[in-house]
Amino acid sequence: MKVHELARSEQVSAATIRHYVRVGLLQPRKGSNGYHVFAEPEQRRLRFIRQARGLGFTLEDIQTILQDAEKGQSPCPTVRQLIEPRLQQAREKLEAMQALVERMENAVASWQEQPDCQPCGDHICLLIEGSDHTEQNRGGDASHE
Amino acid sequence: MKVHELARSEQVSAATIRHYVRVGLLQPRKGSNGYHVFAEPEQRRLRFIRQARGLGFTLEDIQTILQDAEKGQSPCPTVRQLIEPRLQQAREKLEAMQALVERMENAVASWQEQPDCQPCGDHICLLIEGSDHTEQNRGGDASHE
DNA sequence: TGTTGACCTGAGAGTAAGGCTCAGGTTTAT
DNA sequence: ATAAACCTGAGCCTTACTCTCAGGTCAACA
Repeated sequence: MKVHELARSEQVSAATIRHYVRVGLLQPRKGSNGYHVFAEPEQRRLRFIRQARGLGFTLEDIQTILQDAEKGQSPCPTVRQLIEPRLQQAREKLEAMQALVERMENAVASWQEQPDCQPCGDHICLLIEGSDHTEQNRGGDASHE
Repeated sequence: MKVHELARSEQVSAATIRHYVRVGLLQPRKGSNGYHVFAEPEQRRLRFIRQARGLGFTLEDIQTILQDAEKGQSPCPTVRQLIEPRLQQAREKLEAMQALVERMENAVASWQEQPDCQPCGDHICLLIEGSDHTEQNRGGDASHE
């Protein structure tokens, strides 16, 4: 199998495969013409990498896991260890994204009733500077919002 | 005001301010000693940048917005235009993060009952390869999962 | 006056996970 | 024979910073 064939069979871009080769995650043999040759072990490896990425592991994590397995050790303890901080980070990022989307939606909503501001030297853009668009600032006594 | 003073007064790192100077978002005067001098307009500008960042605008967006304002135009139309794709992207990222956290939590939960796998050549790590950890795969008729 | 420590500068590289582009080589089909 | 389609390694691009570097400045203290 060549790069594009593997790419198609595993639904990833050829660029991604080249990237994995570059960083050492995949180590295909090389044919006499210099082309990479991907056989079944490499294909399984790629599938594994994609599954691990889908669970939030970084390429470096995956490198570590694969190295465990290559040394004949069970990679499971490493896997159980590594996922904890990743999950923690993912939760934090999720919360940050929730807060961001909320701020943005609040902003867009409140902007519907605000006219465009004119330059005056006191502000740059009142839409942005106008309020902080947090939750608390929008549950108030507004009666016609 | 020098970099660290501005940094403290606006709760950002000095490195961030230097970065904004580097990319042209802030253009402080320079004293005879070569040091940057931040006066009130620059301070307001920084505050604006931070507020805009908090609403999900990229530094490039902010550059555009500030340039509008400098040309004496109202930046509001640009602001209304730019936030749409940003909001769209933020929602997509949010959904991706929700799905990711869910997959990760499902995985961690199911791993509690799974023993560490031993290397056998058929798999790299059964924890990761074992199932796809999606929602559908976990509401089924499994009685001892 | 010398020196220390805290600050300043621009420039360059690093981060994550690829994407894109380049010049040059290979293979396949017409 | 030649053109299309593929291959290679290498290097730069993305985001919004962060870190490090070498060298310059400044205030205080001995």
